Amino acid sequence: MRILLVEDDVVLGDALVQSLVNATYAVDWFRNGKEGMLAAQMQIYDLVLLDLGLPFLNGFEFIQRLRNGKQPVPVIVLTANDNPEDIVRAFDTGADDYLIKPFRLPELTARIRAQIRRVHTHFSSKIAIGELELDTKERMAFIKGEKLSLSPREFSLLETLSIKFGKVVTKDALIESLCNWDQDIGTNAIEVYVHRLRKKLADCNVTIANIRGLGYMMEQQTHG
Amino acid sequence: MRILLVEDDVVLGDALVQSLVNATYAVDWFRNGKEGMLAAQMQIYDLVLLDLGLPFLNGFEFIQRLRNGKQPVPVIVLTANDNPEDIVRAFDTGADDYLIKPFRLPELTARIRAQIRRVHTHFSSKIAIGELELDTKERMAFIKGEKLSLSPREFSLLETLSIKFGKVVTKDALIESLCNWDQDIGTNAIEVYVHRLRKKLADCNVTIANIRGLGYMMEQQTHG
DNA sequence: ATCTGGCTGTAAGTAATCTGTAAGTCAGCC
DNA sequence: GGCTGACTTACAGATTACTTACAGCCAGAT
Repeated sequence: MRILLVEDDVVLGDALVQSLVNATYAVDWFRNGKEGMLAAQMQIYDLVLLDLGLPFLNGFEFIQRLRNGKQPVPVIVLTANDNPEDIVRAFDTGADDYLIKPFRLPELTARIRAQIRRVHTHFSSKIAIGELELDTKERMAFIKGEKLSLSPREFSLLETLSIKFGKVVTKDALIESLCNWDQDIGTNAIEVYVHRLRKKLADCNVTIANIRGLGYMMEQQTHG
Repeated sequence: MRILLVEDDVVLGDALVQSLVNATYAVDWFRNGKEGMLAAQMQIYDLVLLDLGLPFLNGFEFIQRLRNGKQPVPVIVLTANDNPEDIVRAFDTGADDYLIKPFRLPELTARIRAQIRRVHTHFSSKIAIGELELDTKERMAFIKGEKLSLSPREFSLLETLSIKFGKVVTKDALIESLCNWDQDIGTNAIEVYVHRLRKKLADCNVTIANIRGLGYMMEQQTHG
């Protein structure tokens, strides 16, 4: 875990670095906003600890620039000023948390842990096969980044084939993955859907191959 | 945005519900941990406001169970107790923020905004999508800088869709983010509001796409 | 109290899309 | 050729979304 500390007070900064290193964080300490911003742009940090009253580039501007650069890194603001308006402003600018000096170290580390934990708890569910991309959570498909318009059934079928990429899936298996237990559709329905999918996958290096008598298999076309 | 409030103090609870509803949040209030946990397990809240000293199931246990259930919903802890150890313990159990009673309402709402924003976008209280701008704090919308006249419900819907820009939001999710527990509106109401919003967004490069069978998604029109 | 106007949700009709079947055609294989 | 399984097209019923009209409600004004 790497932390960017931007704090002009030498005494506090020194103490913080020592404590954080002690808590097994990697810390980069800068004494003004300009240098800190440069660092933030060069290096990916897991967290930013930011003093609001900085020389050259104040805390609010710092957060704003960071967010303008679409950096979602969590920011904890440190301030001697307990003016509620400052705090509200810091939050609205994009800060994630704040601490009023003087603060206790365990509280700081607890808040750092809370912030870092939060960032690391979200994950996506995307499948990429050649030029084809699936987002199974959003239930959307893309070819070379362009959105593909699919009906629910079409997506489900594509999803099943993608998950078993390179393996044969029988029609019966496809029927089961599409339908509820009580429903009963003919194998012809699958053939129809495969046909519809193939049309839509025409501009893409992914194809649905038929294995006669067995089922279907998704393949990636090696160019040539 | 839907908030779960777990607070046994009737006076404070009542005041909070009123203030939060006033700030256009949908609020469900429970007076003890058990009922609150039951509600939380339905998994539909954007935020939990939690009193630490609760009957039947105290605040720490509450958070722990919530996290054991893998619920990443942000939790703001309310406590009369400013014992730092309690605060640290709350953070370590999985709380995201805390407020010591008595607190100022603007600070609470600022922190709520910060938490909700963080989970959904990580960015500031102003959202810009193409020619559309939202100020979630002032609850105003602009197209190319010109103010858009929206009803509260319309704004809430637009906000939810904007925060989840590029992602599909189901009708049920939209209903839940708009309505209180006891209320119950049909999915058709959502369709009607989407229709109204689309009309008002006509002169703007932002559209609300329907994903049949799933829900709605906000998109930005790339001209051409 | 009464009126007014905006907001909210329902109802009902219309439009669009999806879905599975049927029926015909095609391709491979004996 | 004749058989089988796969491909293709067209279609009708079902599902889902869109649109419009309207009635109840509330807040503010008269």
